[in-house]
Amino acid sequence: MKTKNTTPTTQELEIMKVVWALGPATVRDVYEALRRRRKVAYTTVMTMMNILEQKGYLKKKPGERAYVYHAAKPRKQVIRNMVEDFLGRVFDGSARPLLVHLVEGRRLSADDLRDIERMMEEGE
Amino acid sequence: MKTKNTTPTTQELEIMKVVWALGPATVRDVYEALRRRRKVAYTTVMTMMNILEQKGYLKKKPGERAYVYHAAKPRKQVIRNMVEDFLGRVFDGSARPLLVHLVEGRRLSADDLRDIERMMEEGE
DNA sequence: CCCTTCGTACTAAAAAATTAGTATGGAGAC
DNA sequence: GTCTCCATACTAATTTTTTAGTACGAAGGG
Repeated sequence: MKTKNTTPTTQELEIMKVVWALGPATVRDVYEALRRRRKVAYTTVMTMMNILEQKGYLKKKPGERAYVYHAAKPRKQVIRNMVEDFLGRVFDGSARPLLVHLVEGRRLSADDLRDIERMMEEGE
Repeated sequence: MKTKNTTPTTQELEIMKVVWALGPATVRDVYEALRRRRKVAYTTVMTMMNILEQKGYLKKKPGERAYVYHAAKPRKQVIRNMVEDFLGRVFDGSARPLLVHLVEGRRLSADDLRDIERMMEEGE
C-alpha cells in the first residue's frame, strides 16, 4: 500500500520548514520558532506535528524529556512534489507557461536564466 | 474595504479554467464540460459558480433562459497571483529556487531557457 | 391544463484544515 | 510532601472547502 502522495498543507509546510531548518527538534523548539512570527498555541503545534507524523513527514523518538521529531522526508523531495502538484493543477503539467509567468512578472531576469543554464552545463 | 486578495481554491480554479476556455457560459455549459472529466452534480457547479461570483472571479447577467457567467478577472492575472502566492508559501518569495527545482526535476531543459531568453529579447 | 425540463434560491452535510482546551502525569524546586 | 513546569494524549471548536439536496417557478409540448 503505497501511501497516496499528498502534499503538505500551508500550515504543515510552515512547520516542516522549521524542522528542516533546525534539524531534530521538540515541539517546544518548533513552537518557539513559530511564535516569533505569529501567535499560536503550544498544543496547536503539537497537534500539527502529530498529524505530520501520521502523514509520514515526521518521525518521533523519545528524547531526554520530550519527543524529538525529525524530518522523515528530505526537503527537496517534498518541495519537488509540491511543485509538481502546482504545475499539474495550475498549468496542466507544463513548466514552460510557469516560466513565462515568472519572467513576465519580473520574478526572473534574463541573467537568472543564463546563470541557471551555466549551472546546468557544469552539473553535467 | 479592499477585498482580500485570496487565490482560487483547486475546485474554483477548475471552473475558472472552463469559463476562460469557453468564454461566457451558463452553469449548464460548465457542468457539461466538467462532466466529461469527472462525476459532479449540476447544483455543485452552480454553488461553486455563485461562490466565484461572490469572490469577484465571475460576473453573471441574465441571459435567454439562464444566467450567463463571464470571467471578471483575466486568466493571466489570476494565475500570476497564484504563482506569487505559491512562491511566497513555498520558496519564501524567491523565484530562483523554483527554477532550479524545475530544471532538476527535468521539467525544463536548457533549450527551454534559451527559448524564453530569446522571447525576452524580442519582447523588449 | 398537466407533465417534463431547465433554472434559481436556499439550505445543508461531509470532509478537510486550522486552532486550541482539558486531563493527567513525571520530575525537579523548596 | 506539595507546588510548579513541561510534556503528552485525548478531545473538540471553528473555519473553509467541497459536494449536493430540496423546494419551487417559468416555459413549452401535447
